[in-house]
Amino acid sequence: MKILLLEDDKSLGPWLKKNLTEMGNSVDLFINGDKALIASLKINYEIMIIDRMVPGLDGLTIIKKIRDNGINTPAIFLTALNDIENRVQGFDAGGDDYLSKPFALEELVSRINALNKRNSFKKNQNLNGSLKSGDLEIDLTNRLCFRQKQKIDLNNKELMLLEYFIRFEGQKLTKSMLLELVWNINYDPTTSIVETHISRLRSKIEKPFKDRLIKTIRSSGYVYQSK
Amino acid sequence: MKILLLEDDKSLGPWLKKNLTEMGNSVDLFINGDKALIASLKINYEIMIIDRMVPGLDGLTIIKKIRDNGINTPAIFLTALNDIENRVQGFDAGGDDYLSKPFALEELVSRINALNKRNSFKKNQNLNGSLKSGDLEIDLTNRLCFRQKQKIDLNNKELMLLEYFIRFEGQKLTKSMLLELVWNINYDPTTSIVETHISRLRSKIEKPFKDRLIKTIRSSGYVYQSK
DNA sequence: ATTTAACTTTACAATTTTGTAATAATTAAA
DNA sequence: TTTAATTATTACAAAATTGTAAAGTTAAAT
Repeated sequence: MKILLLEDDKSLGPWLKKNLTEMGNSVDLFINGDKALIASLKINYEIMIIDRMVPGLDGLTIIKKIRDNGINTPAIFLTALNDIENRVQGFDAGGDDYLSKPFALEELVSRINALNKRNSFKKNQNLNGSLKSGDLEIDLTNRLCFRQKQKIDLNNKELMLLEYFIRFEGQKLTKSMLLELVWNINYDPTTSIVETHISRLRSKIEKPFKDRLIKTIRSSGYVYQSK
Repeated sequence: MKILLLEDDKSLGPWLKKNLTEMGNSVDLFINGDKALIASLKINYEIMIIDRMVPGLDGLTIIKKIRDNGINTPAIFLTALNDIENRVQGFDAGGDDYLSKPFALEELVSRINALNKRNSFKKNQNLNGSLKSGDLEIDLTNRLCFRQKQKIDLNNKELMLLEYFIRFEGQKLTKSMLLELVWNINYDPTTSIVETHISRLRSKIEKPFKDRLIKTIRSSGYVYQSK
């Protein structure tokens, strides 16, 4: 990855360059704003790491000028300043992220990864996110459900029901448990709300596939068992 | 924890008893169905682990009789049978969970924990589930949001927006990123949908607290920064 | 200071979600 | 086999969600 690094600190600059290079990047280090500006217009960097305070043109001005030239390379500001006002200034000028010194190299790297490719943020989604069971898959982050790769539209209650069934696959879930889990209702023997929603869920995840995933345990509850 | 264990296998029974006892439980081992039945009616067990096939009364019959006596102690069936039909029979009889031999002790223990206290399932919820940032907390599993311990009702879009803001705290999220993340729309320069929903989100998480968490980056996007 | 562009908020209507209640179907028990 | 209990499905109305568009603000640029 081609990185522009603008950092005048005699110690930090070379250290960063060394580390980022070792990670397989190509790093051009500048200690002077004007030079960095010129380079940024000539070379197609993939990411720019810019100290907010440098001799010559300061980081803020540089990024502004770069943006004025139609260059949208993602930029991370390094700065000792941490207060909100300055951060907003930085963002306003066209920075995409902000890192206060001192910082861990790891953090910088993860920010670089996050910014790179403009779409890497898509990847972060599945950090938390998906449950699989048989041919069923639910993406909790985006609240999507698939069976045999086909997308199935579930509303919130249906998705929650299914989520619990999958989490407790093979275990019986009583109606009161479901009532508590999905509806946060402690106990209500009169309502038939669970049955209704089970029916709706079944009509979407079972009916089109002509089979049964949710078994009824009479006068007790339900068990989910994947195919 | 007081456990009734019905298992006639000369090797498995004592081994289970030994292990469960070592974990701090009090285990009564029975190798005969009738004895187990009588004991279950006299002693208040917290959990019953029952082999489906034992001499005398079989596990299925036993659990039925126990339930007929109004005892709801959670029961786990141990069995060599694994097919669905038999599982359903077991659940029907009043079993709460089902474990096929051979099984790992760990699995049994986790099932015990899951069944015990009838409410332990509540704990499993937060396996996947909560994001904190400053005085804000969201529980992804139950889709709840709190600020300063106060519950805030957010609808789905608002919650997703906030979720991404928290995940990318301190980083700028452009409108197109949000459009893609929350709405799965690739690009649409005409819509003002992001602004509208940001406004609604702000009215709920900022207005009542008279401060600002989401900063606007003019002609670009927004940055979330927790207090 | 004025103008313009960008953002915020509000109003509104279409759509979707959701719970209740009624009816149909199924299962178990007598 | 008949009856009673339980579950499944459907219909319906209230409520909530959601996107658009218009009006109101704010901020930047000329």
